Amino acid sequence: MTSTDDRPLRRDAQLNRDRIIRAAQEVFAQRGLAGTFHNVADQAGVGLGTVYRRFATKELLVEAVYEQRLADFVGTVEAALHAPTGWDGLVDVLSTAARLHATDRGLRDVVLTRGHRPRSFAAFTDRMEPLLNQLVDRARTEGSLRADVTAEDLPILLALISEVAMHGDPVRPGIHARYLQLLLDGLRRSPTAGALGEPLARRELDAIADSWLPRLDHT
Amino acid sequence: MTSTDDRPLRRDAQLNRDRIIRAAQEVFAQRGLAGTFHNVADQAGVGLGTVYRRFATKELLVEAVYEQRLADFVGTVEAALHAPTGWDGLVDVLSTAARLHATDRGLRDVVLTRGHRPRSFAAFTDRMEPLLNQLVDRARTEGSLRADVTAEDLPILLALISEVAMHGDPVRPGIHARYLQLLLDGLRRSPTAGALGEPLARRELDAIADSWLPRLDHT
DNA sequence: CGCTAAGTGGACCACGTTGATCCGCTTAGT
DNA sequence: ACTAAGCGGATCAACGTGGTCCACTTAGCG
Repeated sequence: MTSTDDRPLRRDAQLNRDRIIRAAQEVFAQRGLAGTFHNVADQAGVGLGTVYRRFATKELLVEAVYEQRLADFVGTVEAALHAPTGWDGLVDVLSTAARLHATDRGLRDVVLTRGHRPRSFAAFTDRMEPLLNQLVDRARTEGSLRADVTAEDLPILLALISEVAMHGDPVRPGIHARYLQLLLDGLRRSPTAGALGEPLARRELDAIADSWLPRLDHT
Repeated sequence: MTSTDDRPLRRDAQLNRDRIIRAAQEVFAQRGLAGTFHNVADQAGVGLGTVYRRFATKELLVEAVYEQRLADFVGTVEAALHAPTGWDGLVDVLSTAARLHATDRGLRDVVLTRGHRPRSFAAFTDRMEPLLNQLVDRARTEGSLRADVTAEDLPILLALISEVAMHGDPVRPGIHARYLQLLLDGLRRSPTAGALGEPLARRELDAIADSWLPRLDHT
């Protein structure tokens, strides 16, 4: 029903639109998706009304900001599937994700959110899921990854690391890598490792992520 | 300067005071120290004014609620120093803390806070610090704990686990133990472990904890 | 009892934040 | 030079928060 009027924007309007997106990138990077339209308008040096006119809902703005970045990340994961060993691939993905989350808090919110979100992001999750499963399977089969870890653990681990990154990296840049390494060493197969118990089901993971991250829909 | 009037409370006042403390326990357990006086008053079934009269500041209320619990926890850590092995002691402390944090979010806030807080809690930290150092030293010396981990890592690890507990345990009770186990396996000395880099300094840890947890002082 | 200091409740105030709209003015571009 | 498109930001409503105040109630002493 939303008649998408595709007439090209006036030159000045297009200019402002770009400024808004760039501003939103910075705002979301610092404050996460909790950043407000006010923040964005200020950062862009543009009126609040202008932001609302260009992006009627936050979803639309978030989508515009992160569409490309998400696609890039899928590329990273795909590339990791062709790493020399499965373990290398897993480390690649976790490190890259950690580094990205450390510098862009909004990206973390977008990547880890499971509930309602823009159409285009659902596609991202759909593409991601089989890739992560392959990644985990490969590393497990080759014997480097402990057998009782599943793909459902990855989002939780990422959430943890990005938590460290969020609070720790401003104090000591890169400190999140310390705790990522600790986790990686815990993920490696080892004779001394303790039992982990029943892994999380998809449904449970979704519920947890849902309570962990800020909701994009509200009103 | 605060003339502490020690006249005993009237019977009904004392009763309400107890009700308030019990209510605050529940409120803080669920919502962390971010719980408000309004919340507490409602939960206690008592007027807002009554809460304010009995506890002029949040600090006083928090202190009344957690003084005993903190002392108990110090006891746990002391006991852990006499565990069969240093590793067992470390596991005891981390598991116990994780379990407590999982059921009381306010306790987590209190334990992990480093900045301004009630006098009596500063004493807690002071007693705690040497104990944790001993605990880590012992486990490291006996060769079970990897050499590049320090006592400053423990609060960060606890913060991580309690993060999982906060969001995960309501969905799957006890799920935090899964990720604690993963971390523990990462903490064990192992030939395949990767380098951790420079450990956190006390000052850095304090700064991180400060940004991580809700401030108790504000206004 | 009866009296009064102590205690009580919750309406109320001040304030900050957030989402969202509206409309008088400006300007791009034909 | 004219008009549709665009602009800004004051403004509104809703909400949550910390905190005070004061008319009413009651414990418990003499």
